[in-house]
Amino acid sequence: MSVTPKAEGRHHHGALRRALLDAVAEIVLERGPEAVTLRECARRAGVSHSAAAPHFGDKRGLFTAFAAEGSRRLTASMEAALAALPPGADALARLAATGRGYIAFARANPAHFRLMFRTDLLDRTDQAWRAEMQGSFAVLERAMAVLAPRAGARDMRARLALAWSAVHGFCTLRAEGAGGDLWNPDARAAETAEDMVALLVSACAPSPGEAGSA
Amino acid sequence: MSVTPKAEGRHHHGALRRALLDAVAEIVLERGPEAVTLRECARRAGVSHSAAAPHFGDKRGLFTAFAAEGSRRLTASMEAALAALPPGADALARLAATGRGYIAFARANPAHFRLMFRTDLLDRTDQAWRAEMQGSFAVLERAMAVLAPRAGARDMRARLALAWSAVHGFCTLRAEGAGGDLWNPDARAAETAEDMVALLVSACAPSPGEAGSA
DNA sequence: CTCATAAACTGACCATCGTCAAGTTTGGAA
DNA sequence: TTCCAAACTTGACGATGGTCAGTTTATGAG
Repeated sequence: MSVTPKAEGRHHHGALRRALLDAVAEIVLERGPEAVTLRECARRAGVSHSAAAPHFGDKRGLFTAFAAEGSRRLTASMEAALAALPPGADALARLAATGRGYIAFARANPAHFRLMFRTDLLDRTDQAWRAEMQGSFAVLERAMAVLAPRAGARDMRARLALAWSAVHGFCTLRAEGAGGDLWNPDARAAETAEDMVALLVSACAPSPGEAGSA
Repeated sequence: MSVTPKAEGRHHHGALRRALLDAVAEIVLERGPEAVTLRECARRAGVSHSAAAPHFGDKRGLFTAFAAEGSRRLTASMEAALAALPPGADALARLAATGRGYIAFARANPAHFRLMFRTDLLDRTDQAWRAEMQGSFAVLERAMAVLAPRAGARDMRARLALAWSAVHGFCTLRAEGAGGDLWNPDARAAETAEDMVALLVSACAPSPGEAGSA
């Protein structure tokens, strides 16, 4: 619904790039990622089927740009959650906020989320995309680094894997509609996510052995 | 490489169903899920382009059958990990084994794993597929149920969500090649998975408050 | 205002895809 | 043997993605 078609009679669209990205999101929501078609995107934007080429190159380019936009929003969502924290929030609270930001992004942008990790649809060599992805990843790593500055590399990896995997898996299962009625009603999903992040944070906390540093 | 082409001259293939499913796996491994084509599968099986129809109906039918096979293998992998446990293994060990079985499946069958959760490619009304999925889910639920028989429904949901999400997310990120060098070398991936499951199990264990019941 | 150049977009082309509606072969039951 | 149902082939249809030459519009220099 959000895609802005070209004004009747005008030759230039004016914001075709944006309109095409919106069309991608729209189609993913309506009929799934598989149904996204260059021609259908063009149709919704009110332009001919090859109008996308100058902007994105080919279909892969369109998807990659869409995924890059997703990464940017993901980073912003996590950083917003961190910024909303009270000033003196500790490391555990920051980790939890990062996780909530991740989940909030996936919930608010299901189309982006479903597409951005389908690596077979993306041009992994695209520089803009790589930069955005690394930006998102850096936020995750920072959230973990601040938590356990003295942990060993291997333990650090395990905790990062657990945190990222749990949050990512939750969003994936939810976005793909797996999990059935486990988290279908929205209210229940939010509550489950909240509880899950709490459990998760306690699991990532420094184990009793290592002093509760920084 | 595993797909068996039709014998020269023969009209009947004899095992076309299996050959087509093998072709799907082969193509997913080589070029990703997006590259799977009915015609390409038929080509590899050495039959004509529409030979799949009697067996699977349409493309969606082929994918759904492939996903159902994946679910069956997933269930088997988890049950095998449980069966390999020493006789007196406790609830936590059973939970960890289920998780390891899940991860082992995804590692041994990356093509199945990547396809079976892409709900937009599947016929969700297919009865055989639904039955297999529920079978897999039942194993997960059983692993959690045995762990915290007295926990509240909400807490139970959170733990199931955490366990399933973490393991699933780990497999997804790994299968899609996200996570970069976090778990790329195989040895490191195995070790990370092992550590992660250990962390995860401790997070799902009954909290100190509730007695460590049977 | 006029005009030239760059960008945006159109329309037609080809190979490929999924599906359908015929035919043809095969294996097995009667 | 005869015959049928299932397995497979063939050929055709509309739709898709990628490409390219050509046309229209916007922009900026004079």
